[in-house]
Amino acid sequence: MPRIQSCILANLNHYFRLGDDDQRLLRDLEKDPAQMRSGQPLWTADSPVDQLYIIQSGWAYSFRDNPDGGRQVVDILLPGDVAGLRELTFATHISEARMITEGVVYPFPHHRILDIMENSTPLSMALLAAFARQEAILTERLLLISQRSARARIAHFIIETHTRLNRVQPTDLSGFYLPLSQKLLGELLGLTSVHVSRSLSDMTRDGLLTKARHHIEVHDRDRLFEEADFDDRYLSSAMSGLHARVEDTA
Amino acid sequence: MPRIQSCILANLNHYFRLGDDDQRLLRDLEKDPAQMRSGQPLWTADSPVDQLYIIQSGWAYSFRDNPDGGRQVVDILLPGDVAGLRELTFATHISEARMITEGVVYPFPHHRILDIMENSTPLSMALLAAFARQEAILTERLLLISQRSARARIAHFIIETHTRLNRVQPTDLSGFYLPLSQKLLGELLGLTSVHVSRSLSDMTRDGLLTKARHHIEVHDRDRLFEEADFDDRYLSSAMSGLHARVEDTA
DNA sequence: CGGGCGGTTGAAGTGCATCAACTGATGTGG
DNA sequence: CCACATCAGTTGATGCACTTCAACCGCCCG
Repeated sequence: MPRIQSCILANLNHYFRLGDDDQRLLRDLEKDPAQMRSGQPLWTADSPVDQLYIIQSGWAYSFRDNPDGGRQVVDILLPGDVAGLRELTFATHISEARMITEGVVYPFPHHRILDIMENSTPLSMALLAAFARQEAILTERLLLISQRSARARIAHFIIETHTRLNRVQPTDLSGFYLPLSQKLLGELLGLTSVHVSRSLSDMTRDGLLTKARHHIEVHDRDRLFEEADFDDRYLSSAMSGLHARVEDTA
Repeated sequence: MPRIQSCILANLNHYFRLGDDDQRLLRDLEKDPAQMRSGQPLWTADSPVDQLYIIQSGWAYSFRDNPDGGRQVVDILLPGDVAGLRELTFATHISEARMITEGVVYPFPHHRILDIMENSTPLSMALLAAFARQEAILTERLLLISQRSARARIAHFIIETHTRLNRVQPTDLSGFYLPLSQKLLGELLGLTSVHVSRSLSDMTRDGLLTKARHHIEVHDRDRLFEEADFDDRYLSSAMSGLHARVEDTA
């Protein structure tokens, strides 16, 4: 059993057996903590891509600007997430990332990834898994935005976010911290803030939930799941046979 | 310079210096060709995840079913693409994948990925790059579906697909093979086939293009790019400093 | 030659956007 | 600690891009 619970692995419900070298590699990633203020950028568009960021605490988001003034929020980053993976292979960023709340992040340069891939198969697999997880979340949202109603998108997002939070720290669905403005929610879910407001009002009137500034309360868990048509398989990372193999060879 | 041009690397505009071991690993992936018929599934929903597939020739797509009867096409897979990456870490597939045309694919079991990650850093980086590329395409489509008009989505898709094809085999934008039904296009772009038909008619009337059953002709390249607001950076994979490092250590 | 799929076209409906005015919170400097 | 500016959210009126339903055509293929 691993003694260290790395941030990279914290949000994968799955642990690899780590040798001393693996653990040293992990510690190297986390030796440069940066205290971030709310709203502070992690990176900006067109800046060179040279670092990744482990979110230690706080919420962040990444987004893309649209020539006609709109923005598309691409991911909501929670503690334990790795930020910057998507653009790992780009020369310059095409998105921007900012903190939503204050928090602590561990930036580390790309070449550490090479260290990992050269020296630790288990950590490399964890990296792949983090990648896959992030893409799964994105795919789910694509389906959501493309095909489901505003209410369903909102319901789904609430459950997804609660599930992700709950994996890192126990979180009660019936009432938890959700520091997103309706504008941000809209930019994430492909809606205007006006329509987010209307939808939330409707859902409140129907007794599903109440949303205050930075707090949400879910009153009817079952109906929320039903409206969201939520299936949590996309958040799992079973690694099928790969995990067994990694442990065998460790 | 590498002597072998692997399918994995074919669609990355970027080559790593490969040792003999790397090349052997690559050949191992391609030793099991499967001739596929049009419409034949690569995998189906709920089946166990145990293989990846290199598309050697032909077109394929993956999609997810929606409880209310709709489908969301998640990716269009072209020669040189690796299919199955997204669900690498799942126990069972939540999507389905099928051939669009007939073609040849190289299926290979997951444990070969471990072989790669244990034995070849350059190939591991290529795998990461393939992952990143796929996610970039997905992100771009999310932005598209979420914020742009039907015409813009169609225009963008045509240019994107041409760009991807052109990277594998020279393809003339002014007329090329595009074996997608309007229904499939709609399921990919979040539109009904009816609206795809209307939009294509409009664009034809405006002298932008003509689309026949399995063939497309672009008549006004500049205006198509303009309508699509196309920026090809998301299809690049520069690998910034990583590439240099990989070559240094190879 | 018949059946089915891919595509076209029309009429009517709708979920969300847009524009706009307003309220209440938040935060800031005097 | 209040005055004021700003931002987050609410609500209403109106518009429109896309959907839905439906009929129809033409092509391909058995």
